[in-house]
Amino acid sequence: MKDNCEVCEHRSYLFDDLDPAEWSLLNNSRKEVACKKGSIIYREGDPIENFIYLIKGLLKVFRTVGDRKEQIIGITDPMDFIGLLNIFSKSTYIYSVATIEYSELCIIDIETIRKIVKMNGRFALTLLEKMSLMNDRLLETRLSINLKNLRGRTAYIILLFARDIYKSNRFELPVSRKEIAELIDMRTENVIRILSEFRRDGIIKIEGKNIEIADLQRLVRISEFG
Amino acid sequence: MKDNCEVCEHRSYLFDDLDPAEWSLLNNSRKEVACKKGSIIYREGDPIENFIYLIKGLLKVFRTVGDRKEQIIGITDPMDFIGLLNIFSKSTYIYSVATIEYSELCIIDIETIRKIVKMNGRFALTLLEKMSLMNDRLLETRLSINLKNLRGRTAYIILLFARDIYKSNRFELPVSRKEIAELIDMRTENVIRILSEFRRDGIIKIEGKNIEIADLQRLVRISEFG
DNA sequence: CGCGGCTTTGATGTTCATCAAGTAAAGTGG
DNA sequence: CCACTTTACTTGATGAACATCAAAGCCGCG
Repeated sequence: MKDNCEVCEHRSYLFDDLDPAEWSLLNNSRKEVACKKGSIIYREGDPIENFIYLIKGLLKVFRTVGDRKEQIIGITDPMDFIGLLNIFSKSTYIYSVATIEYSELCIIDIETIRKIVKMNGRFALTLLEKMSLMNDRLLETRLSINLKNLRGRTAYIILLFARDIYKSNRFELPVSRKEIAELIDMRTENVIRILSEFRRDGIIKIEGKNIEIADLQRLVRISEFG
Repeated sequence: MKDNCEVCEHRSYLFDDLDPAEWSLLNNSRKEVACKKGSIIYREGDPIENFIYLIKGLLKVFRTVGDRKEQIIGITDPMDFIGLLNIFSKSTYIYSVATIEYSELCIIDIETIRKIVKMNGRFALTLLEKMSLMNDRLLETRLSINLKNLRGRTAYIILLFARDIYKSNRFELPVSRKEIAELIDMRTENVIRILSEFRRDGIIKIEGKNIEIADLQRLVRISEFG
C-alpha cells in the first residue's frame, strides 16, 4: 500500500469525492495493521475510536449471548468496512470482531471521518448509501435465515461463501462447523449431519474444509425452498 | 400541524440544525396525508420518491415471501421515519408498509432531503446517526428472536408493545394473532396457545385484544431465558 | 504425548408445524 | 338490517423437525 490514500490501490470508492485538504486529513490519521488468524479486533462494549477498513483477509462480526454462546452476525471480506453498523449511533461497539484468517486493516481515526462528513456533503451521502446497503443486506440475510429450515440454511451459507466471498464453486471453508452453526442459528451436530447428507446425495463434495459444489441447481433449490 | 415546519410541534429532532433556506425548501416540498386502518402506504418494488414521517398512528413494515406468506419486519410508531432503511441504497423499496390503525403522515420529497444532506453536513450526520440507530434496533430484534423459543418470543413481543409502544402494562393489541406470528416467525396456532398458557399461569390477563401484564418479572424472565 | 477442542454418528426426547374442526367476530351485498 | 361469506380465533391430535445427550475418533498445539 502506498503512503498516499489518493493513489492507494485498495482505496474504497467511498472516498472518490474528497478534495486535497480532505485527502491530507485522511492520510494523516490512518495506520495499517496486520493481524494473524484468530485475533480480536475489538469487543462489544469497547469505545469506538476508529473507522476500520479491511484490506486483506476475512473477519467475523459476532456477539456473545448468555453464558458462553456466540452468535455470528456476519462475515466481512476485503474492500469493506467493519463496525460501520453503529459507529454513528453509539459510543461503544455493540458487536465484537475477530479475524478468521490472516488479515490486514486500514484504521482511520473516527473523528477524522466525522469531520469530513461535516465538510463534504457528497461524502456524507455516499457513506449513507454504503451504510444503508450493508444494513439492508444484513437484515435480509437474517430474515431469510429465519424462514428457512436447516437444510435451506445450510445450502444458503454454502452459496454465500461460493458466490459472495470466493466467487467459485470450489473453495476452502474458512470457518469451523461450529462457526457455521453460530452463523445460521443451528447446532453443530446438525450442520455436520446436513453436510454429510448433501455429500451422500451428490450435491456437494466435501472433505474436511475443502468443499465443491457438485449440483448447483439442486443446492439453489434447497436454499430457496427450505 | 402548522404550515411551517420550523414551528411544527410534531417535528423530528433530525431537523433541528437546518437554516432558513433549508427550512423553506423542506416546507415547500412536503404534504400531509391521513390514512385509515389497513391502507398500503407503499409496496416493495415501488420507486422511492418520498421521505415519510409518521405523525400519528401505527404502521407495519413487511414483505411477502413465497406465495402468500407475509413476514413483518417491524412496527413503526409516531415521531419516526419509515423506509429510512433503504432510501439511500436503492431506487425502489425493498419492504412494504401498511397502517395498522388510523394514521397521519408527513411526506417529503426525497430529492429535497438529498439536497439538504449535500448542503448541510450536520444534518447529514444526524441522519446517519438516526439510520444507524434504527438499523441497530431492527437487527438486534431479529437476532434475539432467532435465539428464543416460542414462549420467549411471545413474551418478548408483549414486552415490546408494553415498553416501547404503549409505555404501559395494560394496552390493546393493535395486531391480530396472525400478525404477531408473522412478526416473530411463529404459527398463529402457537401464538394463541402460548397466550392462553400465559393467561392460565397468571402471567398475563388477556381478553380479545385487551392485554394486561400481571406478572412482569416472570414475563421478563421468560423473554430472556427462552 | 496428552489435553482440549473439533468432528462425526447414533439414540432419544422435546418442541414445534401441520391438519382438522368448530366457534366467534367482522365485513359484504341485497 | 339481515343473511351470507370471509376472516379471526381456539383447542386437540399427530407427526416431522430439531435439540440434546452420549461416545468415540481425530487433529493441532503446547
